[in-house]
Amino acid sequence: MHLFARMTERVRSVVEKLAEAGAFAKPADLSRVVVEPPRDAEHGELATNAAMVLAKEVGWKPQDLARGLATELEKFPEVVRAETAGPGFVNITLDSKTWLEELRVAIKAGPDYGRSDLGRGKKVNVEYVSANPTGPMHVGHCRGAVFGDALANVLAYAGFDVTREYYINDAGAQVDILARSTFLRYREALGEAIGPIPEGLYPGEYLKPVGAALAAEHGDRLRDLPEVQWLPVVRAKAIAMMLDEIRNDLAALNVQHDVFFSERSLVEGRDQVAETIESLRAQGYVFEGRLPPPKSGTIEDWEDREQTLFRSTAFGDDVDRPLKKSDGSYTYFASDIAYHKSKLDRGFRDMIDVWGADHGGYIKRMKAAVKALSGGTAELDVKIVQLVKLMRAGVEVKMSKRAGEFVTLRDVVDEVGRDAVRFMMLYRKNDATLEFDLAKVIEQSRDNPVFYVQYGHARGQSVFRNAIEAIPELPRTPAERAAYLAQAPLERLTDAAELGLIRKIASYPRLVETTALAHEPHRVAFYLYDLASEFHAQWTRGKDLPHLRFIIQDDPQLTAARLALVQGVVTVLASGLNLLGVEAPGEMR
RNA sequence: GCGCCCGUAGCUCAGCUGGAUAGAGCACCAGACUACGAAUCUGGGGGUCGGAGGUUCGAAUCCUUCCGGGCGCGCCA
Repeated sequence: MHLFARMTERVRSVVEKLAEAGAFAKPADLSRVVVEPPRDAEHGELATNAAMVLAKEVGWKPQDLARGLATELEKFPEVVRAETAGPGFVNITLDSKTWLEELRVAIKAGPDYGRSDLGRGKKVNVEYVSANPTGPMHVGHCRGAVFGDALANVLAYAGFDVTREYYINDAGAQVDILARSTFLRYREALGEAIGPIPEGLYPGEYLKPVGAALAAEHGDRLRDLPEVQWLPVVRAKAIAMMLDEIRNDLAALNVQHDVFFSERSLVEGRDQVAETIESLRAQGYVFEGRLPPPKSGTIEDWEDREQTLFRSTAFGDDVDRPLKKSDGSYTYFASDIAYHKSKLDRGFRDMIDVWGADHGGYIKRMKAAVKALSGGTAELDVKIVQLVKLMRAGVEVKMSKRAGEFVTLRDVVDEVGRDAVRFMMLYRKNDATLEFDLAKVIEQSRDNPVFYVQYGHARGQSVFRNAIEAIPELPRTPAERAAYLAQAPLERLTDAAELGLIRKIASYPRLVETTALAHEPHRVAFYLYDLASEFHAQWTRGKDLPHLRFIIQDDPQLTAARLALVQGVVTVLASGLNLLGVEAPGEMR
């Protein structure tokens, strides 16, 4: 349990103690009582909202309750001061020993500092990327990929049992188009002149290797077969090779999945889509009915007909949603319902889907489906990642799919590097649009947060390299060094900014938990920027004030204590960068 | 027309699920290198949190309603 959680327990126990002493009736719910770092450092080290949250229920004035709590809190040995302030805050100042001990905990825990059992091993399914296997990934895909991956990292670190999943849309009309496009490339590989690729097929050259592979494998045996016979063969080959491409692209971004789930597998063998629909029909959520015409201006071939509908209006959606097309085949939504049924069947009660901005209109119906399927026992959170505006030195990079001028994910990673892409994709809230400037992210300046944070880590490492002169016995390997520094006389750390850095370090475990609960990995990126900033500041202060330098040649004890602080900073920077999937370099080049 | 998202300093954005006097970076102005890498740091100016109502001890945050921008609106995925 981390410091803030421990203090929250303390405050809650004080409330219960006062209630037992007859001061007021015991409040029913203490979950809103929290201990947090105050937004403004002027207000002390820790603050609790307990008095304001509980005042109404216990029938006390917030300020009076705050005073009562403060008096009791000061009885704890680690609490130096508890003062009431403002509308009923209690500001708590802890014994410096408590903070120094937290630093020691961080150093000892090393790469595991901040790891939490918050999730208690609960299974969570995070579905992300799920790009159609019809071509290479383009830059628009990478935000969702990085977001989902980092979110999964944070959840796993916070104690959830995370499954990272990719849904392969290998069953719709698009993969048949892929197959026909590939068949042309196959004939081309056999020496035929195919001319320009017809409208409606995929013109990209990336299908040539697939055609060549088919030619090598099958010779000309497919060429004169009827389409119904060659199409499944060609389609399977094309999908497999496209997925290999996608996996390579994801690997270049350091994105991993545990499960690649095939849409087609839902209807091969037993028809799970039909089963799911019928089971929902038995519960009254599926029926045959008519829909009002769509409101999107003019639809030319609109026909009013009776069709199979899902009653999503029962769960707050605007209209009921069709499950079958006019040709009798399933809509994408129908497959997607069966797919989420599969997640339920595999034991997931927590699901997170990461979708692009253009799927926003789809959230209500999917949440409705999950409620219907689970009887309200499962939770689906859909995270929408907004568009990425690709820039180069302030000028937008225009992309035109029609002209084949889209920027592939691989192009971007090759140009600016995986770390820059990952960090910048996470340096915005997911639901805000993001400007990604190819020129800025390779700049080495404070304006480039990727560099700034990595530099902070590298700077810390450089201190250790330089410290060997002052402390010759300082171990060279990270683990041994950490063990050595955990024994340092931390009470020598007395400067206010040093203690500020320790408080920042100590807030990391709480950050991990709030980030996991909110499903907002960008918080880690901003935290790291802040931590790096405080560290850079302390570093530079040592220039004007030599007694504040980390390395004091004639005082190995003080140096060891300060190196322990640096070790704490470096530990958390490395841990946070690791959650984001970004390297923590030993030196910058 | 309807639904969802966004609107915070000149620009790009945070604001920890309702807390205290709204914060960073860039840009602008003024400073700090005989260095544990100045690839950095210190200080300053700059705000009716799109507008107006409401909810309450308390609102950038929640509700209503306008304004402006983005995405979407059977038989694409």
